[in-house]
Amino acid sequence: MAESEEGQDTTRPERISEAEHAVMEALWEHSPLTAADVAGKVGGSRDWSLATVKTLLSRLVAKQAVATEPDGRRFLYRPLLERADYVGGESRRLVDRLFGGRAAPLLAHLAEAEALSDDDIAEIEALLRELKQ
Amino acid sequence: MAESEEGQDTTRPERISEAEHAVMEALWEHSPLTAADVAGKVGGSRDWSLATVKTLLSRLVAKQAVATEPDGRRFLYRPLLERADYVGGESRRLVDRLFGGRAAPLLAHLAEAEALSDDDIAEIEALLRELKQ
DNA sequence: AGCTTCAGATTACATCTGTAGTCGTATGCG
DNA sequence: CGCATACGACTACAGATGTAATCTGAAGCT
Repeated sequence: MAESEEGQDTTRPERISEAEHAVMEALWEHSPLTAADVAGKVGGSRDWSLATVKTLLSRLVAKQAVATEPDGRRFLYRPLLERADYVGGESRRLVDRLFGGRAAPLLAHLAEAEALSDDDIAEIEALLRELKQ
Repeated sequence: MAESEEGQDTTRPERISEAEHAVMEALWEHSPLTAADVAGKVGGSRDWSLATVKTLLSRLVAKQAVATEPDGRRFLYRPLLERADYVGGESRRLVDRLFGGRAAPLLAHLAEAEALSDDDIAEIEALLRELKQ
């Protein structure tokens, strides 16, 4: 399944669905975890059966977003994809798709929608100060 | 198809897929348009057949994101969903899902990924100044 | 009046996603 | 040693999505 010739794996990271992302969050928070552990962690927000969580884990392994290591009769799962990379990718996609790649309009939108608290604003100011050095 | 009793339509706006969004962009840029017009406008970036565009338009009509008005033997399509609403919704979803609803971390991420140009930064500063009044 | 043509409506179909259930088997308990 | 279990693997299946092709009927051209 190599795409053309020898050389390192060029396979672009496959997209992770929303349900899969919830599983990733559990693993990012703490890893490695067993399937049952993951089910326990996401069980609160999502009402998934253990089977569902297992399916999602398998798909994530297939997508090479998660690695397994055997632990006796079962697997321990740990993220391969880093949260920062995922978050960065998703953010970029959105900004590209909706704001022509510019971050300012995004911020403007959030501001207009009153999605910015005073704390947010202060934080952003601090960030900008840092950026300007 | 009213969901329970009388009263205004409570139907939550159905989600618009990425392909459908491309069609919406064409209509937001200029409307009303015929299906052929839309195909012409998106034809550049996406390599879609006219049939595909028509399918997407139908789905958007079904989702009540687009309205039709007859124009002789054909339809003119115009957006019902406003771009600002769509963009706001998508942005909010992302911020909620990935940043706990806080905008500052999103900005931080974009900054870290060097997704902020100097212009962006200047613009954001201006925005913040405005917000603080 | 008939034929061509263009439009929307309907149908198609492979993938991806959400959400599980079932199978086969290694294992630990008694 | 045999049986109940707990796992991962495989199978299932409906709805969404991407991407079209075909059907049907109205309109216009000759």
